[in-house]
Amino acid sequence: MKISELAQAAHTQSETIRYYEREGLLPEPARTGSNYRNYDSSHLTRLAFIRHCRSLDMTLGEVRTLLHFKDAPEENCAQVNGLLDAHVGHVVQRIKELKALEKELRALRLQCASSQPAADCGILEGLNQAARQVPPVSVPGKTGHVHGAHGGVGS
Amino acid sequence: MKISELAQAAHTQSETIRYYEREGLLPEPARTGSNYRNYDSSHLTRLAFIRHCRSLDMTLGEVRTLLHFKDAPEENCAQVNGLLDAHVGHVVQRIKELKALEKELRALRLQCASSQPAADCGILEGLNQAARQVPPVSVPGKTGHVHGAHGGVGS
DNA sequence: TAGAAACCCTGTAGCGGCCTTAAGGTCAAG
DNA sequence: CTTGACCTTAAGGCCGCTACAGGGTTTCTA
Repeated sequence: MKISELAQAAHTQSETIRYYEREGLLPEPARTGSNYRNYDSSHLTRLAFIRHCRSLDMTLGEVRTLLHFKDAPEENCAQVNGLLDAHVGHVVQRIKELKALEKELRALRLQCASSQPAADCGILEGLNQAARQVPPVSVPGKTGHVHGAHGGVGS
Repeated sequence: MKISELAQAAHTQSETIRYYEREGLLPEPARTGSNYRNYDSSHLTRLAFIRHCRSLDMTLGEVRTLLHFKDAPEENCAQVNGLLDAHVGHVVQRIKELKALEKELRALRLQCASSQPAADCGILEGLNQAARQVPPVSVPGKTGHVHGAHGGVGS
């Protein structure tokens, strides 16, 4: 099958597939006489595995580790367990952060109910005040690897 | 004050400060005879505002919008309200996604309790199975702008 | 059978929000 | 007068793609 067929089967863009190949996550497929990539079902299996891991918000590094164990089934899988535990930890941590964030944002939002000159806007004022207690002000998502509020990876 | 002092006061790296200046978020400060940046308290105020917004996981684009209203206090602040509403929406959405994720990851984790050859690892097997139902498999965090599990911005 | 549209290829650059490095200038202390 | 801590600019790296440029191939249609 050619790349667009694989792309369709795995709900992935062709460019992403080529990217995974460059990154060594997908093996290089055979080529046709006209130098087109020619995939078989094993590629689809592997690509589906990768995409599923990505849908679980794992990094490509984590996926790489998992693929390694799939490629070396005789090795002990303890590291797989550890990886998953760590990943769950990241997700839980991120949820905590975002909940705190939501609370603060909602409180802020209540400070300006109406349209009015920005000079009187309770939100801007609230941000100003909060900023004045300068300390820690750490930006969320620093510890784990789970992203903040802005866009993950793409479907 | 010189850049390292401002950096310390605002718990920000000097490079980040220069970056904000390049991005037009912080005005260019005066320079000393030896071409060092020379900040005053207004820079600290503004930088603290930016960092606080960042700690609320806003993008620099969103921060830019808020700064615009601070700089033009006579304009109507309705857009500020809208921005905040949208941002809260992103955060809520992301929390939902991450909770679903956590559930799936925990279920997966239960499938391999012990150390054993990877060939028998229930986690890898589970990932395989799940990947076989190829469809949608959309990657989280696509709709909003709140990141996934992996690292936000840095404190 | 020709020509257009739709695919494929490689390579490069861009996104956000910094962080790091390199190569150099400046300044205070010993 | 040297050491080391700071400052400067410019460029490149990070992640996970995405998009584009500039070509070649294949397939559909007239």
